[in-house]
Order: sequence, then C-alpha cells, then structure tokens
Amino acid sequence: MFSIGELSHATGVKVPTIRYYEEVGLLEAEARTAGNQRRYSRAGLDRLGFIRHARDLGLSLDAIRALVALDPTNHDQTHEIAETHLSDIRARIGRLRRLEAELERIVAACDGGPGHECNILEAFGDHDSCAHDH
Amino acid sequence: MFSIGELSHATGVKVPTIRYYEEVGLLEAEARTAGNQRRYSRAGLDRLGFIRHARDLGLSLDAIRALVALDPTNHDQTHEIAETHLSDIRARIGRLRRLEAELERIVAACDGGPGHECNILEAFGDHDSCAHDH
DNA sequence: CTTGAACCTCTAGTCGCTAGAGGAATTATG
DNA sequence: CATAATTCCTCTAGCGACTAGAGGTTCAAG
Repeated sequence: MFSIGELSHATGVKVPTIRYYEEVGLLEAEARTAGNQRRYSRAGLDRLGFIRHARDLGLSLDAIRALVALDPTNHDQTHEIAETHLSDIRARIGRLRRLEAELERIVAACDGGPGHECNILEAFGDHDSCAHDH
Repeated sequence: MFSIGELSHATGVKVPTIRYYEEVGLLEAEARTAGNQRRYSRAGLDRLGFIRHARDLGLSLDAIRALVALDPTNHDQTHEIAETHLSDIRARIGRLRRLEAELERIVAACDGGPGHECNILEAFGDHDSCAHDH
C-alpha cells in the first residue's frame, strides 16, 4: 500500500490535489490506517496516472469522470469523447493562430524609432482593423 | 453620457462584467445620476472597447491594467508586453499541436471493428508512448 | 522514546466572470 | 400625471481546478 505522498511523488500530482480529486469523487483511497491516513493500492496509483495524463491532454475533470466510468467495451462512447476533445483542441489552435497573426500586426504597427508615436496601444484598441471572427 | 446598459450593448461586454471591471479598478464610471446609476463618457466607452479587444486577444486583466497605465510614449514597455504575450501564445500553440498529435494517435489506436478490444482507454493512460514534454 | 517529516481536516484565496435575490430608479405608454 | 415595464442598484454565492495556510495528529527512523 502507498501513502498519499508516495502517490504524489510517483505521478507528479501534488498532495492537496490528490485530496481534491477524492473530494470530487475521482479517486478514493482504498483504505485508511488506524491513524486515519490514506492508503492506496497499485490500482489507485495507476488510476491517478491515468487522470494525470488525461489532465495533461487538457480534458476536464468531468470528461475524465465520464472516461473512467466507461464500459471499456463501449467503443462508440470512448471514441466520441476522444474526438470531441480533438476537435475542441483544433478549434483552439485555430483561434490562437488568429490571435498570433493579430498580435504580429500590432507589434509591427510600431517600428520603435525614436521620436515617433507608438501605435501599439492604438492597435490594441482597434478592433476594426483586425482579421474578424472574435 | 451613456448608461451601463448602453455601454454593454455597444461593446458586447455584459453588464455585471462592467461592474466587475469597476470593482477591480479597470474602468470607473465618470458620474452617477441622482438615483445612483452609473454614467459614462465617450472616453469610458472607448476604454471598455480597448479592454474588450485586449481580452479577446487573451491578455489577462493584470496585463491590461499594465497596458492602460502605460505612458504612451514608452515604446519599450509597450513592446515588451505585446511580445511577451505573443511568445506566450506561440508556446500555447506548440503545446496544443503536441496534444493534437497525441490525441490522433489515441483515436487511431482503435479501429472500431466489432469484437475487438478498444485501446483508447489504455492509450489515454499510457504516458510512456507519448511524444514527451508534458 | 524522541524527533521530525509526513499526514489529517478545515477554511479561504486565486481568476474572470456569472447568477440570483431583493429592491430602487428610469423610461415609455395610456 | 399615473402606472407599467424595463433597467438599474448592491450584495452574496457559485463555477473549475486547484493552491495556501492554520493548527493539530500520526508515522518511521535513530
């Protein structure tokens, strides 16, 4: 059996975060010592690793809850969650690329030469000249 | 003079959000009516538009606070904020692209054929086979 | 058996809003 | 000018996903 600190060390998830996951029903300790300290099995450790990785992939705790509750033979549902998230990520990438383009425009608005009016602030406020979409 | 609702309508920022911006010191109403309602000048409207646009660009309220407090003749500082944010966005894009690649790998791990074990859940938990970096 | 590290629960704070209660002011219509 | 509809006011509480700290207990090593 592992202590909460060992789980933390093994997965890189901080101790208070592990307790938080328990609070929201994502990961419960299999046992407690006589002195009320949490003890986890290997399965608990693996589950935390899974949660950690899914979090790194940007999934919400809600999505992860759905994932761990899933019947592993249910292909359709699993695919759906993964693909929903994938298209979500693609949308975010697209959005960020538009922001990137606009910030480039803004930075380019000022050449930094001395004795010259800096247009960056103006460009920041100027929605009209931006690409569109937000 | 504009009411808070007019500002909201003109900029697309919701009324409670405008009040929130006042609370955190980003935008104060120039005046109040006898009945205590907020009134804004044209300058207030423009400032809210600026905030809105900067928010859309993904800047934090802290960064915006720094931006509006800036001496407009101070090129260096303005450039620095804009470029810090730009490299920030680029880092986020890079990160999302790696997530995208990994999710593609995960979705591809299962061909969806009947009577076959779905590997998606496994792939989600399997950090070792992912590109690296997170 | 003592020390010190790790653990416990609980509350409150972070960011950027959003929602709702309960009431007052303003504006439009009859 | 009265009433009704709309907008406005303040205040509190909630969201997600943690993080920080207080104050106290238990565990493992020497």
